[in-house]
Amino acid sequence: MKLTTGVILEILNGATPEKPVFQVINAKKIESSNSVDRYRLLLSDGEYVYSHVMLAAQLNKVMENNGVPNLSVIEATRYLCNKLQGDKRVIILLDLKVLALGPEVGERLGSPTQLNPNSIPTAVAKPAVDSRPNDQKTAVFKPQNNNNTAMSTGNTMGQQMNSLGKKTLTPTTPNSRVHSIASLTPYQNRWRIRARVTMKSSIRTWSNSKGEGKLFNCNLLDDSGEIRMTGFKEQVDKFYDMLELNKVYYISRCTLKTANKQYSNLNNDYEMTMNAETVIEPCNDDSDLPVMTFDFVKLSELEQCKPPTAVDVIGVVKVCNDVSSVVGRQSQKEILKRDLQIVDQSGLAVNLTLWGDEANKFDGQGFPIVAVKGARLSDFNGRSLSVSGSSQLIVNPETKEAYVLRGWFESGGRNQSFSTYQSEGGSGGGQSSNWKTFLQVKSENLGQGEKADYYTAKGTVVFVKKDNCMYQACPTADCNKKVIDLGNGQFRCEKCNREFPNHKWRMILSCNVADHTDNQWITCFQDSAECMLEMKADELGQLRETDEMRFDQVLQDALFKSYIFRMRAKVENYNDESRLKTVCVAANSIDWKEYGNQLISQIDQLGI
DNA sequence: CCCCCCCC
Repeated sequence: MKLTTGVILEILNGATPEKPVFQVINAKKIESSNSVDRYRLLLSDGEYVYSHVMLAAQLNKVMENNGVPNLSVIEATRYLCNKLQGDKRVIILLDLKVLALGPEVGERLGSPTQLNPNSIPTAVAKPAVDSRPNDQKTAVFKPQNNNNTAMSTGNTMGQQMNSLGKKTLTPTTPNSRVHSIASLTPYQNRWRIRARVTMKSSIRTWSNSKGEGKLFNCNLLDDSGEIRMTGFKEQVDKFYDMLELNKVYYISRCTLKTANKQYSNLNNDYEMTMNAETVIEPCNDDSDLPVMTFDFVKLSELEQCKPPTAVDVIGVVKVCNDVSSVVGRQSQKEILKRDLQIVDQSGLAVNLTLWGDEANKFDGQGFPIVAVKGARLSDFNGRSLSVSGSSQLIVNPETKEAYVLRGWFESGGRNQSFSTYQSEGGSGGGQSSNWKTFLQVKSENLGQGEKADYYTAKGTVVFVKKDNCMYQACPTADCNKKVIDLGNGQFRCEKCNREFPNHKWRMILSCNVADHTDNQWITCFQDSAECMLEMKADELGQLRETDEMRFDQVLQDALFKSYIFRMRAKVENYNDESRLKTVCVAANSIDWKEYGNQLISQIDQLGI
């Protein structure tokens, strides 16, 4: 971990080397009564320690989360140096990447001496570091191998650094005041906002009875709120390439309309559409605007999220499947899709589906990291994620989370085994597992609703009813109707209206199962009954007729065994009497590791 | 002006 020795002096003398590496010796919060708090850093380059260093307010969150503890080695991905009155110079860090956390570094690197801000040597220690032309310089801040754009910003870099200290104001109409997004309504027409693009969709085309065309949309954010903006046809050509994720623009003259909440998850009653009059200009001074923030949910915590919902996730793409195509159920259109399996430090692997163009273009080589803002969580296979229209996918983001994740993956994470949600609780069947104790089943009045309630419970068989636990059924494959023994070797099925020389055995096993809270009478049909009795119904039927002692023993042996039960509970009414009828849909032997994880997540859920 | 998150 090498510091860029001597770089502080270079910067203070007007040089603009890219991505200098510093060590943060100390950070101090400067409280402000009339503005936002700011952090002041003591920064070392190994040669000098400089104290006039400020952090852009947008990075406050990182500091508050202790993301840059003392002694951390950082790379300044964006910075500038301003001259103040009296020729004082202050370095402002706009964006940084933590290369090593303080505790890992553990010591001051090099033997830097304090630089007196009032007498900065003019001599630059080293020759100019970067002799490349400017047009190359600006390009460096694009993230590596990523055509989806990155969350590390940086457009303004070139311009800002080339105009150190002489900050340009608005590119045009400098005197027209900037409105806040929250103040926009359809009832005003002279406005201008300054906002950051926090989501940018790909270009989509449509074709319906009203016509066809192309469009895209993006989300805009300022410190008052957010709004969705859509561009059609000509505006796609005019503005799509210009608008970049995470960058800031002055925007005016769009058409405001009431947002259809059905299609938008943004907190704004309105949305806007670009029109022929729309003006959009880049804004180079963006350090004061909020940036896209993520509220990452660990993959193991998806268990506690109730689908369907939107979550922010980040993970390493462990498996990247080929693109395939499916036909949309209602649109009847062919849609491309690609399934990824992402993993994180929580030891879970979850499916993440990409759609359309994004699926097509995705390059899964080299275990990329993906961050998704607003991924759609469904309960398919326990838990599944999908990059929906309102999600933003970012490949190989330059954030601390990604850095830590990469470190974990490369240092062994890639070789560990991961749990998945799919096999959880056995059957699943598109349902989330909905773990309950038998006491909860009663206290939460499961099965009282219109539809049956499904739940999962661990229980122990404490009683099995022997009487009427099996019956002779129609031998036709799909008919399980009870047959009438005609006493002449023939069995009659009323449903099939036929007589058969044989029958099959079907089970309806009534059991009482208990957990540590309560017990529950349940009905087990063929599959679950065979599972619990560890014998096929036909064999058991034979036994019942030929060896009742052994038959009894089979039922006896079923007792005091524990299973993960999948239940369907529904209150049934007959003769003015209502009672909860519980059918065991599946009885699965317990995978103790998985059950242990389940208990851990339940404990986590208690929040203690 | 569109998208209703697609499929298993």
